[in-house]
Amino acid sequence: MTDPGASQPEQQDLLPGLAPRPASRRPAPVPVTTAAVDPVARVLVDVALAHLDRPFDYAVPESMSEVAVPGVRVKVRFAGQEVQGYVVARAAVSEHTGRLTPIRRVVSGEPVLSPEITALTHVVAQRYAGTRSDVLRLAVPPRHATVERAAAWERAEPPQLDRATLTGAWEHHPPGPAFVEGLLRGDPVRAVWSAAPATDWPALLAAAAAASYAAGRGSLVLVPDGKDLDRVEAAVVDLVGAGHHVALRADSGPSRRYRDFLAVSRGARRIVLGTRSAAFAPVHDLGLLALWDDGDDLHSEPRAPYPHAREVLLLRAEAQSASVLLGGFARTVEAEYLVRTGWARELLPPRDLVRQRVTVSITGASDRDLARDPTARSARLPRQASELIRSALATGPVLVQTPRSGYAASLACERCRTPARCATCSGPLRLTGPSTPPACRWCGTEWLGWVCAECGHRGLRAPVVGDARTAEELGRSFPGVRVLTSSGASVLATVTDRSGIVVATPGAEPSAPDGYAAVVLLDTWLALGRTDLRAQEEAVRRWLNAAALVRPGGDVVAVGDPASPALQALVRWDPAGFARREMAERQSAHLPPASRLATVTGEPDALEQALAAFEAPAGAEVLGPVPSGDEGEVRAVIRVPRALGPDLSAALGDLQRTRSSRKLPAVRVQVDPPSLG
DNA sequence: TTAACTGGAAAA
DNA sequence: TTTCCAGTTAAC
Repeated sequence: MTDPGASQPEQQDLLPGLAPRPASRRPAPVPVTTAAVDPVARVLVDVALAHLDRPFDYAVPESMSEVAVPGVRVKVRFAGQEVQGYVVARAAVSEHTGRLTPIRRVVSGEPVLSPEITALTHVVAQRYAGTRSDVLRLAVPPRHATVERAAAWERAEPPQLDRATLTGAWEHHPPGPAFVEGLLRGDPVRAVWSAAPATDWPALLAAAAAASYAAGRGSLVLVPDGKDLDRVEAAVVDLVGAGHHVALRADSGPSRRYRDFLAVSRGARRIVLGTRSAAFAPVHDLGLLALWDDGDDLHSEPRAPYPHAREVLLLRAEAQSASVLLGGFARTVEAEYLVRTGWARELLPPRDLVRQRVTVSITGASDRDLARDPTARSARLPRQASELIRSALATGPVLVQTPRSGYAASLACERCRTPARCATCSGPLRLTGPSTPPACRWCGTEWLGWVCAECGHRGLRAPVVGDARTAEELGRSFPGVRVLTSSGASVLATVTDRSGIVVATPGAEPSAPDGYAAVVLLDTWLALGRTDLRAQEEAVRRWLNAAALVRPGGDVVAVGDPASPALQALVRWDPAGFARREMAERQSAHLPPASRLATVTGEPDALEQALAAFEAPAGAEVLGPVPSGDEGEVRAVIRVPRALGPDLSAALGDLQRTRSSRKLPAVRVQVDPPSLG
């Protein structure tokens, strides 16, 4: 066939009514000599469509044969367009029956996608019913050519490290020293670690990473945010010196980000620290995967397919027989599950050490107090708490944790502070104007004659909380004392021993060099009043994290209801017991981790159609659909017993592939949604 | 983005 | 029945 455009350009241009086409023609296809050895490249193309989520074969021109190795970025023509892709393998023959299109261009010889990460992106995509191209976007940073050309490192080798120092760091968390010995031998060991209050946890993470490093293995340590990352980085430098690690920061610019990535992917740095996106870092000779505070929702990736860093690490550990360390002051039900099934062992401080480190008490009204004095609970800062603050200030800074402002725009009973709920749908009540009756946020029902279901009181109050308001109140109560705040956009990383009162919202607590003289937890009832599935677990996690910042021997006071199981877990400092209790409750309610949940969200018609076509695994329950948070969208929840989790993921993956290939309107699938708000 | 394919209509 | 063309589909 001749190309009509090429053979008769003048004629075409002379046709009336046709715009003259530019003189430059598409060059006639130049026949390429394909590579003598392994002329086929399997390429993962960067295409978002679920049914195209597999490698496609391309011909390797002889001229590219040397550089088109697994892991390199290439440009290929796919369905007529030029798309980005990664070579994942070379082969002698192709399964494909048609002609193979040659690779257009090898972008660079840098193999940025290692075989381990290729495999990982596959299992993560499967697990979350997403596409590899989405996961690859999370795993490999954009290229920066200048950096790639200039970057060069000597491969760092572990210095001599003192075994006693490494195991000694763990002596308070038995059998921590044995765990570290395992790392030093290079054995795959797995632990769930519940840190004692006032533990210098970055130092322990550093010791674990260093032990793995000393065994010639790489380690990956993930923390929730940049503030924690700074602390762990400092601890690593302290222990092994500079030049052995990289800290992969979410806020690094493109060049810094790519440079740090290359230091890891080239194997020059094998202690890798980072936040959630570093879960995919191609650490060489991977020995240890560690994660701090796995309950923090910052570990949950907000971009599709929404993987959780903990699950990515667990999948990685399975594939590569690496060691695992899940640590925190609190314990998630997921971590508890790993202990329960024997997959991981517990590293726990002995009870007497905990008692020595911290004394937690609760102040606030018991039911008996309330019977005597119904206003007792409305005192925001009870006498016991303010006395503690006063006496502690003499010896050091005092941390006051207060719920985020805006956290409780809804109303509560004026007397007992039980959150006010709609009697029709249990939604939270709010005020929309100064003269309107309280109305339900969810269903809009107005409640003119509201009566508290708990105590029968008729008055409502808007709970006044928030760090600014708290700081103001404390400033009045303690004239002459410095009051700092750390929250939202202005988070303090550290404070000094002379900082006075430090008011912070959960997650924004600054660390104090020698710990806080006292920690006060305000408005604990608010966190417990939330409707979320994980409200209790999350509340306990936040309190433990704040309380853990106390100096050894310090006092913690929580203002709240002493009968609350969550506060009792705090008083006993028993994250493991609380996790066991939560797990039992979840089990009976068929909630994770005993069950595996997924949500499917979309336009009502699309969702209905999707659910009708969905081939659910036997034993699956489909709940809903109900209106979702997004305007006009609805959401269904699908639930299966945990053992059927992989079947559920596979079925949802099939659903997405089918819908994509039939060009049906998209529905969003989320496996293990972090919350069901 | 585009080559291959499909089906329906015009031409023979 | 063949040819042509526009719209659709798959995608190496």
